[in-house]
Amino acid sequence: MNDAGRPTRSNFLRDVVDADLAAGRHSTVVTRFPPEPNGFMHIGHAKAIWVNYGIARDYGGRFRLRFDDTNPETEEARYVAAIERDIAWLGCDWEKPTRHASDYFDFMYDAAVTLVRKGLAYVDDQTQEEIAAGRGTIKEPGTASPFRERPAAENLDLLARMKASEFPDGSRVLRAKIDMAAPNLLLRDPILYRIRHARHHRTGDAWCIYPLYDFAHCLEDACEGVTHSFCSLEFETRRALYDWILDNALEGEALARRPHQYEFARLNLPYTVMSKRKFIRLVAEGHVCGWDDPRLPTLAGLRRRGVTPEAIRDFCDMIGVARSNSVVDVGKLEYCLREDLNARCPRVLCVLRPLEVLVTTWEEGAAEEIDAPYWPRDVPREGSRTITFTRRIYVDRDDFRESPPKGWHRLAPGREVRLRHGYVIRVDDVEKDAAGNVVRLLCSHDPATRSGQVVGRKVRGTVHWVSAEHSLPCEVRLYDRLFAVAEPGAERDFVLDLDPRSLVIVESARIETSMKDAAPGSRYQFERTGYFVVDEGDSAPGALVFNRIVTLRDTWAKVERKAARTAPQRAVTERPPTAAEPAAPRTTIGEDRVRARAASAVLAAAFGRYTTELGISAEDADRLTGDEALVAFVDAALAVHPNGPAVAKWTVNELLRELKDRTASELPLGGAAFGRFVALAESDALTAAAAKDVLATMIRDGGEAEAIAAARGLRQMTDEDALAALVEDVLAAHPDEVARYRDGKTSLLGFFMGQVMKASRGNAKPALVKPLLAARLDEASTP
RNA sequence: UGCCCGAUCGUCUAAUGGCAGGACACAGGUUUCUGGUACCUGUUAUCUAGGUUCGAAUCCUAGUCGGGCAACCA
Repeated sequence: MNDAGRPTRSNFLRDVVDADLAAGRHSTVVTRFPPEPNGFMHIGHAKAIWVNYGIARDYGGRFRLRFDDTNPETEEARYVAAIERDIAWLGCDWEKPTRHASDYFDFMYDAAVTLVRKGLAYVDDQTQEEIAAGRGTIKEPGTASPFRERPAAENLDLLARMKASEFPDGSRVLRAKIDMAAPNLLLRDPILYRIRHARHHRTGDAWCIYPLYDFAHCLEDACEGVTHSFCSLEFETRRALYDWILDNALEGEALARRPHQYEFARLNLPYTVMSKRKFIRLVAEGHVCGWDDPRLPTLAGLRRRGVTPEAIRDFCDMIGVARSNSVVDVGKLEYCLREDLNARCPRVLCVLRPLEVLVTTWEEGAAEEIDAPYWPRDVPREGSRTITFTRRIYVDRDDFRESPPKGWHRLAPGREVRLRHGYVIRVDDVEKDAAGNVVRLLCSHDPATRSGQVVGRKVRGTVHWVSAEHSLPCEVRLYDRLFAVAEPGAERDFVLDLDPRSLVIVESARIETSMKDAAPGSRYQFERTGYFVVDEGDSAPGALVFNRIVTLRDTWAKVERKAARTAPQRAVTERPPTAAEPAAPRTTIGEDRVRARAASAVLAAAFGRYTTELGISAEDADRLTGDEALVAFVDAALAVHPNGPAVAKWTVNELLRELKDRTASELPLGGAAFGRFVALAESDALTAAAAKDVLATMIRDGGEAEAIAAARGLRQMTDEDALAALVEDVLAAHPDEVARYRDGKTSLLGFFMGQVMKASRGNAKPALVKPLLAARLDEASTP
């Protein structure tokens, strides 16, 4: 359960943890959040922090904060403090002390020495350009550095001298010796260390060589006993390197308990940007007022906007964790916000755009104090303040319409409306200036309608207001989405997509006097308007400044928008009818295998033999003749059981998935055993389900099909009476489902089939069970 | 285009061969001194085509679409 009462949802990362714990690979969970101290946290980081923190918390493990400070040129101590503050604000308490990658520089250096000693790393004297050129391209393999075969002793010496500051920046690097032809470019001898005579914010001048991310990060994790290293999807291709470094630099217990990396999709939001680089530009060019501008999705900006950490956390729970790229609707964040704010914000009255109302029936100079509760009936909290009713008051201009539309419940000539916590008034007259603008409403009030009294008649609308004399001027900043388009920068420079209306400053708002000493950072609901926070930067006593956190849901605005849309000139977006294409017959012959057959007489011959002599379809034959190991395997099976289509079917559908990472010759079962399996599977002695079960065992442990089936008691049940009894048992055990089935939920048939199959331990002959089941289920449904 | 990854309501996400579920959004309604809140009801989805299976979102094959990867950044 999270703090909004939403149950914590499972996700694939938690599945991994469950499996690791169950298998004893780890006895506890250690996670970490590893920011680089060169920028500010944003809501995307919040998701990552919450994922790491949440898993550690829920499994009784540890969560740590580690600064990945391996690049002295871009990192600064000031970011460290800001990041710590943001994470603490979010409510993710990390195990102290805070860690730093720079604490492990010695350990990393030792690991590098280990690799050099093993002949797995070398010092390269090439220039940056030469190294880049030698890396090759996605199409062509790289070429080896002339220094690649340097003897270990020489590498050791050079590495030590690099560390000892004997060489200038960029003159040499330490490279892993992996594979210059690797399809994953990151494995083409990646750089481990570079020379950089720069002052580090923590280690000062102690080092002049600094490790690179791929080398450092996994070692940091290992060093700290991290069990699960969660990161975002863009690090996916780096996992191979993560594994290579640890597998080669670690040994013994440390290797056995080493961390593993798992990637999940980062958070994307529409109508905003989420990158350090873009934030910097927005700030530098003055499009926003700093890293904490309330329109920015930085945690600092969100905080200043008045967004609560509770809402962010709830949001993170709501969106879940998965591996597919996604863009989350901002409405979800707003929902979480409103839910949180509704329960915690006292209600006050504030008029954004004042329109004067003269209550002509109210005595000049008279002032009535009204005790107004801070909370609506449905928020169970206590407290109230005093507001004052006078002859001159203000209402919001938006609440008056000279010619109101259908369904309007607010002020209009001749209309009655309730003033929140006050009286019912009627608009008697409207005063305008020379230009025809409405400047004042003349209203009369009904003294019998004071708040709390029962009113005889129905008044549809309630409107907020403040007394002209007993109210304070204030500034209200109305924030909206920063960008006008969902994907800024998709079609042009992203700053051109900024929405000029993202901030509207209302300078002449008026708020009730009880708010005189409202504390910076405190949040209120301005009734009927939205949630607001007293700005922590600019608000001062006597000069109150409020930021709009989020509007209230506004169903009336929705009605009006819809009315506008159904106006005659409405644009209809019609798509050209997509012509139903005739199902074009497609060949499903794999190109790779076509090429393989062209290059191998053995494969080509097998293909011919399978299709002409053995009656195997061209498609299946294609799949069987992609590599020689598989052909040898299939031939061995066919020698035992010369039923081509059957062998092909079982091979294609059940064996192929096992051959994605290995060849047929590496399987624990041989072709002959497989042939005997197919013979058994086709003999009617086993159900298909039982046969698959047997095969799964053989693929895992080897063995003989007959023996495995016998040991498990697998033998197809075809006795109708026995099956009928099984059906009866299942129906009796699931009366609710039976009722629902008879009620029309026929998709439950699969459920019942599953239950019968389970009860028979996979032995019931499905073709017999199904009619039995259907008959029993249907007979009573039509009595 | 080499390698890797992904595709389920409008959006996010469950279902690990057996009832396609939840949330947000949307639509309608009830309650209401906030057109707020709360509550009720409803609409809507397995990328395509073949195959395996009693049964496929899930397994196999081919394709389509989307994303990532070639810094001495992280």
